[in-house]
Amino acid sequence: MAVKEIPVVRQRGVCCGLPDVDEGWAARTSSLMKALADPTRLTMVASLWKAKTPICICDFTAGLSLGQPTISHHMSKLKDAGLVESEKRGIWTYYRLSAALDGPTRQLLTRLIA
Amino acid sequence: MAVKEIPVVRQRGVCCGLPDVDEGWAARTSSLMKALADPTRLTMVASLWKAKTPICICDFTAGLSLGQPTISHHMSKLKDAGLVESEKRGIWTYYRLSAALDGPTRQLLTRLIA
DNA sequence: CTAACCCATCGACAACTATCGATGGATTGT
DNA sequence: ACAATCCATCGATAGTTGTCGATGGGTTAG
Repeated sequence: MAVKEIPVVRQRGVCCGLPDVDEGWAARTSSLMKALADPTRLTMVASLWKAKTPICICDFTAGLSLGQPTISHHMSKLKDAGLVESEKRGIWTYYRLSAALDGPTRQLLTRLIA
Repeated sequence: MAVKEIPVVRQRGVCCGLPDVDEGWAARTSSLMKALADPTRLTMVASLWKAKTPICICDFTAGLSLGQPTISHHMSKLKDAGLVESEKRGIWTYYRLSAALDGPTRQLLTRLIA
């Protein structure tokens, strides 16, 4: 992690190149970050991560101090991001971390939550 | 990572508890995610990460197709999040990844970028 | 000194987001 | 059949955010 020195002199009006950063990677990754960029959603993901068992959305509605539509809305975003999946059981809807989470994402969550 | 089964039956109107998730952690972590939840900022961080050397902001202005105020604005956000720090050299301002990045954040970036 | 360049900040605007209340479909206990 | 419960969706609203153009301060080459 040794940081190199700043280039000595430079010419005014002339700019250097940047390291290549894949545009697709930036788009995909920022989408994932967006999904996690909210305390409520982070709490949901962490709960599911820790519980290791599906959780009824009514438990989130009861546990987090937010209205039911808001909870549902946040869960939808996590679902759209592919982070969670749902299953209906009678009148209850259970959510769990998506089984198809790819390795990098899983490792990311490990670093994030553990 | 074995996922347990869904609890058998539950009583209507009764909700269970959630795993404990620290509120401070959620707030801090979601702030970090917010800082990274934009393709431009992610590209900036990845560039600095890969370059291992400070980069003049004029190079970002030239390399990313956005106006100079916008580039400056994004860099400010990264600075506010504690991810980068700056140094002035003549008329140029150089940015680098913050030297004081804590371990978890550094590992997170490793997972994210590498 | 003057002109050219770099860059942070300000004000404005459009786009997005988090939240809520209301509604209605689905399921189930009585 | 009826009432109660769960939950997704809709519409509305306030707040946040990404982007731009304009401005002005700082620095340096000529």
